[in-house]
Parts: sequence; C-alpha cells; structure tokens
Amino acid sequence: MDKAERRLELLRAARDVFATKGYHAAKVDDIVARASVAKGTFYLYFPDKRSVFVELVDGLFSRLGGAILTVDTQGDIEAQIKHNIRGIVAVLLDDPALTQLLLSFAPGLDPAFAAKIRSFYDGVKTLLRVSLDEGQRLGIVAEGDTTIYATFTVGALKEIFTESTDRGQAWPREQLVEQLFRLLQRGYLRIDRALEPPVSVPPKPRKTRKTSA
Amino acid sequence: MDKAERRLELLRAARDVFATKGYHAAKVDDIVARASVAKGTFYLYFPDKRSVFVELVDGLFSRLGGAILTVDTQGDIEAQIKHNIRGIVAVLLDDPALTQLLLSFAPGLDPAFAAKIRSFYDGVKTLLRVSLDEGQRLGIVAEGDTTIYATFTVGALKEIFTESTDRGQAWPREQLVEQLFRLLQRGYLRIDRALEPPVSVPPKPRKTRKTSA
DNA sequence: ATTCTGACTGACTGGACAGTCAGTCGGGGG
DNA sequence: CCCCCGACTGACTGTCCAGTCAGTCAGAAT
Repeated sequence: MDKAERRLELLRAARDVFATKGYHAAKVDDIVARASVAKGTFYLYFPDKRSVFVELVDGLFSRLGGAILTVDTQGDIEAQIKHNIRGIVAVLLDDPALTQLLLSFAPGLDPAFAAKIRSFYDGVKTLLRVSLDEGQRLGIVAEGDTTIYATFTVGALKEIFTESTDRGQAWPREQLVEQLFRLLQRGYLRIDRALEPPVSVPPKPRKTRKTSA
Repeated sequence: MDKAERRLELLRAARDVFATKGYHAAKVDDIVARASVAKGTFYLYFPDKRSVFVELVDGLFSRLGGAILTVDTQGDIEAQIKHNIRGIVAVLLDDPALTQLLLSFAPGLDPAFAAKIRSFYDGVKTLLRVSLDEGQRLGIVAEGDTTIYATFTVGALKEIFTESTDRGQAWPREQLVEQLFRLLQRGYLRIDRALEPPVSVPPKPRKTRKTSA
C-alpha cells in the first residue's frame, strides 16, 4: 500500500468517525482503529486531529462550488435550475457523513475555521442574490429585497438538508429536487406562470427568459 | 444573597460563557470565575455542566412557547400573526447570548448537546406544523406539505437570526418583524389576497378568517 | 458562650486523550 | 548476508478539566 492510498484510508476513516461520533467525541484512537493502523501512523500523515477535519470540509466545499453552474440564458430555465439543484443534492447526499459536518459546523471550534465556513455561505448568498437581481430585471423573480430572499433560501436549504441527512435517506433524491424547486417557485420564482401582475405591471412576454441560479 | 439569587447568577454566568466560547470550550472554571464564586459552589446548585445548559435551553424554549399565542378567529389576522412574530423576535433578541448559542449549535460536535438542541427545534417545528395544518383547514395557508413548510420556515428564521445577531443589531426589530411576515405571506400565507386560485378552486370569502401561528 | 448548620471554598484526584518517540520490521541494495 | 531506510508501531507522557471533599466561617439556635 503506497502513501497516497494510506492517506485516503485515514481520511475516509476520519470522515466516518467524525460523522458518527461528532468532532469532539471522535478520538484519534477511533480513527486509527477504523483504519486498522497504529496511532503513530496517523501523525505521519497529518499534523493533528484538526487538520484532517479541515481537509475533509475543504474538499466538500470545493465539490459544492464545482456543482453550481451559471444558468445558460437561452435554454430552459426550469430544467437548468433543477439541474443545479440536482448537482448540489448529489454532492451533499453522496457524502452524507461530510454533509452532516458541514451543516453542523461549530463557531466555537476555531475562529479562523468558522470564518472560512461563514465566508463560504456568504459567497453562496451573494451568488444567489446577484442571480435573483438579474431574474427580477427579467420579471421572473418577484419584486422584493433579494438579500432577504437569498438569506432565507440558504437557511431553508440548510434546514432541509439537515433534516434529510438526520433521518437517513428518508427522502428519495429526485423527490428532494422537486420539493426544493417547488419551494423556490412557490416562494418567489415566477417562471412561465400567468400570475396576478403586481399592481399595474404590463403582462410579460413569452417563454425562455434568462438569469443565473 | 439567597439561594435562588445565586442560582440565577450562575445561570447568567453560564449563559454568557456558553455564548461567547461555545459549549465545549466553556469550562466550569470560566463560569464560576464569571460568577465570582468557587468551583464547589457550582456543584451545590447543579449536578454537572450539561444540566445548566439543558436548563438554559429549556427556559428559552418555554419563553418561546409562551410568546406564541393562538390567533383569535375573529380579529385582524395579519395583526395577530405579526404580534406573534414580534413576540418571538423579542424573546430571541432580548437574550442574544442564548440565541447565539442555539443558532450556532453544532450537532456533529457532541451527541448529547446535539440531541438537546435538535429536540428544541423539533418542538418548534411541530408547534408550527400544527398551526399550519389548522390554517390550511381554514383556507388561509396554501395547500401542500406542512412539514416542509415548517422545516423551511424554521430554516429561514435561523438564517435570518444568525445574520442579524452576527452583524450586531443591524436590522431594527420592527423591520425584522415586517420582513418575516412578508416572507411568510409571500411564501405560503394567503390572507386577504386575490390569488390565482390553484386549478379550479372557488374564490374564498372575505376578510378575517382564523388560525393559530 | 458554645454548638450547630449549611453555604461556601479551592486544592486535589482520577480519567481521558492528543501527541511523542524509541524501537520493530521488512525489503532492497551493496 | 548484512546493513540501511523508511514505514509503521504502541506504550508512554503531559496536560487539561470535570467533579470531589475536607475544611472554613458566619450567623442562628440553645
């Protein structure tokens, strides 16, 4: 077994132990036991317990970022938004152990680390807000404060994922995608729906408008 | 100083320390130092560290429950729902230290701690879901899965409070109430609005219907 | 005045754990 | 065949901290 492989094995073991026992209750002894390796070996690959944790979370972050694509302006918006949602769902549910950790990050743990996670969420919110602003200009997002829309969307997403990872695989994946989409749509998306126009707004043109999400 | 007073002092000290350092990093030594009392005294009033925490969370929960009143069927529903929201906001913002603690909970970090907070949120969600079911019966809540509405609402609330406690008192209280109400209304409340009736549903009668929230 | 009571104290203990390091082992090269 | 090297080992150490308990003290009761 070469070094890279052993490292991976330790990462996987750490992930599993963190996910089942939580960061604090996860002992380095548990991790090495699960990896069938002596304690010293752990310290050949990682300087300390925290750094494995950080590495795990970083990995999930970047996979999540990779899953979120700007929506092509010309295509079927609904399909693309669903595709993005599906991508996020896939990343998170493919590694429920890590997702659990991401959702339940602890500010008290380490200020620098907490700041990193916060900035991640801030980034997501900004991305979302910009998309919503654009959508508003194009008439497919209801008028209102987009910062708040973004905040509550992220909050709702977090909560739904928390719940669905807590309860095992309770909700089938595609159903989750549907539910999330309908949530957005019901909440503030206005795609291809004949709505009561908000006080004196001329009816909008036809299909396939454009934004990112 | 009598016993009740000392107990309160310890509770307050614990709350502050928990809020600033997080549950794990909060040492009993920190708490007793803040309360200007010897360590042994702490154990005269509480069996252990966890029980103070539990007591704090229980207290917040019951205050929250107390702030939520069943809406009078005959009166101005909007005003009453806003009143309820205002009550919740007041409870949470009047004790930002505890609120911080609840919002920044870290389920992954300590099973016992996590269980306590999870049960808190489950309680809130159930409370909310029951109200929404009632509202649905009365036609002022959109049809759909109320469990999801509840989850979504709690998530959105968490996020908004996180943001508003993180950034100091950025949002004035009454504005927060307005925003939350509009969120619910836009999201799924259907009070006194001429809506597109969902596929073939006869228009509802006039004002002042009834539910709890 | 003396005893008693109970709130309070803080040095101490016992256990838990992160991290260390002297030593083993196996295989490859000389 | 033996030595070397680097991966690996696990008993050990140092630290931290929740929880304990023998003792102090002020004031109430007798």
